[in-house]
Amino acid sequence: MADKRSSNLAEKVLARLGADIRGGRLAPGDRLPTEQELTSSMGVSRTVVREAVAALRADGLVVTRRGSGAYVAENPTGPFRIAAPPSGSLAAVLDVMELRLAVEVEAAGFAAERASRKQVVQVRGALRDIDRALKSGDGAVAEDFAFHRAIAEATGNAQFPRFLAFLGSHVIPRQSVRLSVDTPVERRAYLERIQNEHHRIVDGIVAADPVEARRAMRDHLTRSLERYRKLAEGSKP
Amino acid sequence: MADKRSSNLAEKVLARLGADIRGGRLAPGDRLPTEQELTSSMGVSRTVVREAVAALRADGLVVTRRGSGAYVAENPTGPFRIAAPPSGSLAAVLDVMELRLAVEVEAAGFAAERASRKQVVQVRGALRDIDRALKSGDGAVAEDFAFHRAIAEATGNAQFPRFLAFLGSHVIPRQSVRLSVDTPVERRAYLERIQNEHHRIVDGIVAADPVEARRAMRDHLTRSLERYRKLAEGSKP
DNA sequence: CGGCTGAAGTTGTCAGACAACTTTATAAGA
DNA sequence: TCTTATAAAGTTGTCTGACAACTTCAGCCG
Repeated sequence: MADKRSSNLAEKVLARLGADIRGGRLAPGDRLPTEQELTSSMGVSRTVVREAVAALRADGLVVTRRGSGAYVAENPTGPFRIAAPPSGSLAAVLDVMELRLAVEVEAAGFAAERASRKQVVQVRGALRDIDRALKSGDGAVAEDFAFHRAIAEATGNAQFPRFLAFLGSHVIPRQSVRLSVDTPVERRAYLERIQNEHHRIVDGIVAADPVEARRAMRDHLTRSLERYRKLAEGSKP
Repeated sequence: MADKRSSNLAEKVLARLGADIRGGRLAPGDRLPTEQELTSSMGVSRTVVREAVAALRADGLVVTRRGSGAYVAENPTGPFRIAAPPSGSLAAVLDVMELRLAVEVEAAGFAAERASRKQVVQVRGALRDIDRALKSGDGAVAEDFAFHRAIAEATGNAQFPRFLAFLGSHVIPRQSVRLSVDTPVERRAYLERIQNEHHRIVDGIVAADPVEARRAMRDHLTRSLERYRKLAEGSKP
């Protein structure tokens, strides 16, 4: 329960206060103990206490008012984090990929429903960029990512590209692994099939057909997911 | 660009370093300037610098190694945040609700695909809890939330309930507003229709029919979204 | 060439002090 | 008595100096 592992006293104080807040012992609006009280009750210096409070403030869990005190935020819900890779690696990545699938499928649907002309142009341009990169030889992971982002932006809802960028940074590093295991000829066929799926997604968006756009995106990402799942099973049965 | 508004010197340093990292001027793995360098270059005390670095560490942007220095994290993507309500209130909430819709629709699908027997029992139990709460008179917002969470947990993917809980804390406060504007009789009809939608979702999950589960969930949330959208337009045209 | 030692550099922690601001208590005035 | 001004105490923000713990690297010794 008490997670006070070794180095960094500030983390101990941080863990303690964070637990008090999340556990409800400190309700929203409540005032935290003063820095002096914390220094004496936890046996640390004021520097340590202040660093812990600074971290809490960075997470939006508390707000401080000079001359008055530090108070628990009205909505003490920390930001959304995803555990670092070394946790449950393979299975964890699959979980994140499923979350990404959910958001991208609906993004394709919203894009088909209400993308502006300019946004559609952007999506088509991104698709052409992939085509070009493929013809010029090497993989197009950057272009692929830009394509998906263009669709997210075509929803007109800024949260979609924002969240996708966030998820991408937690998934991308390993999807490059997958490509390198295939033989050159298999890889070529794989990339072409992927691109066909991309075209189908764009067709759905251009036709303003949300059902088709969603289905195409779901097929696209499900296939990617299945491939990764197979790879995960193969390395740990 | 330079966002160094008044109080809190630590925030100035924080903004500066954060911008340097996100802007690429400090690449992953790079070592940050030493605390001494920062104190002299920014004209602040070491206390301030340390608080700023503590905040960066809390966000996972840097890691510090005692005796060596502070380094930019390999994946310097901060956590996912959602701006506080007072920003673009109405439209912003709609954006978040759409994100929630995306995740919940797919969650219903995954739940239908692979929910364990125990998880299905939980979902049905949550549905019954809403029924009971409705019969006993007053609204069932807590039970409604528990129902949606049960579905998210039935996916077997912990990220779904986690992310939903995160989003919920940013949307919930205002959906209670909507209920209070209706007249008692309208409210009754509204709640019953909602509950019918809930039943349809559960039917899809129990029948292990992902397509139907998704469609039911999408209809359910789209209706809620449309209602809110109308309310938003009515108060600002 | 390899390993050891020591010095320099850096972060972690402590202590004390003052400034800036808020809150509360006190006193003065109407 | 109530209101207002003033003073006092309390709290966070910032600065300064110091030492401990650890890392890194150069130089020395074998």
